[in-house]
Amino acid sequence: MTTKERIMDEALTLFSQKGYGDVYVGEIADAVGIKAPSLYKHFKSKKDIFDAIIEEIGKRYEEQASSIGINGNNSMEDAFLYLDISEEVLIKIGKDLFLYFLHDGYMSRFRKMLTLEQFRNPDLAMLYTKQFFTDPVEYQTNIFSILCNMEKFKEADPKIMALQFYSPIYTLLTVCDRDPKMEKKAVKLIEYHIRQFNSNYGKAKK
Amino acid sequence: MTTKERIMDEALTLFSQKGYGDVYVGEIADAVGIKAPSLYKHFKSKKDIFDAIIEEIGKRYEEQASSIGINGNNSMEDAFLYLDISEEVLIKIGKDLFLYFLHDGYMSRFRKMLTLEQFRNPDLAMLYTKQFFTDPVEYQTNIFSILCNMEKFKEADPKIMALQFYSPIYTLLTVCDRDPKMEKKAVKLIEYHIRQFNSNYGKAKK
DNA sequence: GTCTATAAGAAGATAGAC
DNA sequence: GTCTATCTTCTTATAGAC
Repeated sequence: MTTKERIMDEALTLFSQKGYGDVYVGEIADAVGIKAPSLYKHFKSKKDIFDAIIEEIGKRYEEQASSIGINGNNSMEDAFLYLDISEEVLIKIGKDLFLYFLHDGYMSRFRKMLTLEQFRNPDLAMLYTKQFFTDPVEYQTNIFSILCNMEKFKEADPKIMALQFYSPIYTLLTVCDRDPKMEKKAVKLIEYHIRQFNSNYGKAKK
Repeated sequence: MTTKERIMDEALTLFSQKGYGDVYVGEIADAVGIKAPSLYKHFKSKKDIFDAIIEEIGKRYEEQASSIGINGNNSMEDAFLYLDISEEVLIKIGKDLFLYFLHDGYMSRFRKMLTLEQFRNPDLAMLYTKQFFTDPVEYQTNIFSILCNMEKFKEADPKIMALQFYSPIYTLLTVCDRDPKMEKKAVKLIEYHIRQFNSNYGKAKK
């Protein structure tokens, strides 16, 4: 990692813990192991560091999103993988999404940072909603839409199904962001939730 | 309202928008219509204002919680009100909870303030989870537990039912906190969600 | 590119008059 | 209880040596 990258990395960690306004450039420098004035050889201001992080993670998200099943880019293709969907596959999808959001270094810190900045910056608010609500729900809407058409699932509004599938996962994610010790309980609840979800909507037997 | 109360009120508004660290005592004073040093006749420090708000709202919550159906204090009694529960009653419960959380002046600002402070203060993190996850889910768990026993609802784990009932409401609440223009869409989604929820679990006809 | 020294300004809090 | 004036400390950022 270059010094510039290390600055962004440490700054992201600090911003995600305390929020932009409560992180001092000296703290970022300390974390990197240099003195504050040296930062200004890499970035022209504190705000510049913040903006660079937003841009960098935006890039990563667009690259990774489709592969993990978050946005709608290629859900039509993915759906074919789900044609022989079983309860266990559905549980895996839910758990994987939850654990990716919770543990991926960038996703986790980025989400927390956006959480702390969302009410001050409308652009960040929109970005948060896109990444952690609109995109996942849209993606899953497409999946359930296909599964309903294939008569693997009972007929129901796939958008509502996606909302019902995703919301407990998201809600438990915010709980675990506040209290990481809740992770095991959360994973269990997600499993039970999805078993019940499948029992409500799935036509296939267990 | 006394000056002390007005200070707390304006401070809560500012803290909920920008977070504690980015609100300056001068801003609070401006909002109240006095000069910064005058604040110190009412509170001994900026932190003291913050702590007073936490305590005050904690009091309000405990007073109001049971009446609006948030915590578990008297859900057993309330459940009898729901014995002749219909889809429309269920929708009303969901919408009312959503709109109370979203629009109640104290709830709304307090939730946003806790959102911005949750990662710095473990006590506030616990408080957030209690008020916006544990208490509502527990309350609804009791309700669904009774409705299942009364055979108004199909047999299923009432805790999972509560999670599934509440999570979309909570998720949409956080969306609307970021973008108040989403309220109408959110209310519609909640309505459809609950209709579907009732169709999944309810034994009674529409 | 990193450092030391330092400027320039902001912010929390106090002193003391009214 | 509110004000003006002020203190002290903190914070971002720059200057200039190495």
